[in-house]
Amino acid sequence: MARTDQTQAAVLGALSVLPMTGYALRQEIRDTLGHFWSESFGQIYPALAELERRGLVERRGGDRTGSSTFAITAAGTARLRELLAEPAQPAPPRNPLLLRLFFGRQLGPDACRALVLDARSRAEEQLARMAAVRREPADDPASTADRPYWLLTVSAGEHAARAQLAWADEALAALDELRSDDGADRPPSSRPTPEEHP
Amino acid sequence: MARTDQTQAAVLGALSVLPMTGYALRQEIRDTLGHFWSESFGQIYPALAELERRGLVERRGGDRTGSSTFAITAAGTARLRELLAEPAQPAPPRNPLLLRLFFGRQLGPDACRALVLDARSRAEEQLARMAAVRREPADDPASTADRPYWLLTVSAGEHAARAQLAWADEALAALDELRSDDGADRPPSSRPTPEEHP
DNA sequence: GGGCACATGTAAGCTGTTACATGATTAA
DNA sequence: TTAATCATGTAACAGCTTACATGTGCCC
Repeated sequence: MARTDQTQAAVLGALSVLPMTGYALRQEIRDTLGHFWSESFGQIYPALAELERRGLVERRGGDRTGSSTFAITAAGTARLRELLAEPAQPAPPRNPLLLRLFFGRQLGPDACRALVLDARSRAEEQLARMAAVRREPADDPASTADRPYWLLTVSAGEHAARAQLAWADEALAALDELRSDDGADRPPSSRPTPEEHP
Repeated sequence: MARTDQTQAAVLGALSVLPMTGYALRQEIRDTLGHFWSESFGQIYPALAELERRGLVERRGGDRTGSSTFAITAAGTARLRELLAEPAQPAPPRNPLLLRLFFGRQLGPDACRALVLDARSRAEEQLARMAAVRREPADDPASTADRPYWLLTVSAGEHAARAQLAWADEALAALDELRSDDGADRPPSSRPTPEEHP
């Protein structure tokens, strides 16, 4: 699946649950898919225009009043299934936290601790968000059929967050060891002084 | 930290461990940072040229023989610390697997199972890779000081992979339930037929 | 009437990937 | 001598973010 198609899949998918405006689409993607997906604002309207041009979504409501809702067509549903069936190739990873820790010797144990603590609290927030999603009642009848699948992604978020918490605690302990090792032979406030390659 | 700077941080960081050629840099980033970082080929040489222009790395060896090794300078080390100290803002998430599962009703439980099984085996591979890294002896004396930090990233990879495994097993069980629920009122080979919004 | 949320778009610019182009060295 | 690996780059393009521009409807 080419990269452009992913945006289309997300848009078609959201519209397959419920027709809505582009604006609502943006919020839905941010709020509901937010923990595993993101679309920037500037992508959604061009994607909608392209999908409309291809007859995969339909615009309804005032053309000049400004607000119009988009609905998926039968062709759009077919296309969505096609897109989802394509292999899910994971994006090349880029984890700025782990990059910093990998070269953590340059930062020293204390700065690394701060980074890990920050990541830990983000994981706790995510866990809280996931719990909130679980508490949300399945009030919308259109979404009850989708809900079991949604819960799979919630569960993924929970497992990932709990793993992050467990790792963070382990890492903090390891960094404490490093700090006391270093502290033995030089003043506690001093910078680490790794050797150069001049 | 702007996006461009991240590439520079990765390059400077790698050179802070050991001077090497651009080609070796690429391999080092792929093989050693691979489980949490990636740089595409076309980024490394421009980044090196820019770093050289700014005096943060030094080119040594034949200018015309083709091969030359790059080494970090004192200014480069200072710059690296600066870059690493900047806040690590996590990239907006884009998980194609979870996108597919979220709209999994369109695919049906069986196709979803296949996706999860695929992710599961990838997690097992990652776990094996992490184990292999742990077994690698710290032969290079230049890297022994860095090793404790490296192991933090390995541990992160292990926690994430184990979480993925646990989640996958849970998800597979949930999908089995869905399959038998669906199977009760229609032939097993039939497609799911969600209602449209025409 | 002023501010805020809703709503739809456009354009510039940066980042990053891929493919291409070139040549040296080394092993079969 | 032919193929593979090492080595250094460039150029075109795709993708995405950000900021801008514009207007409506509603509530205080």
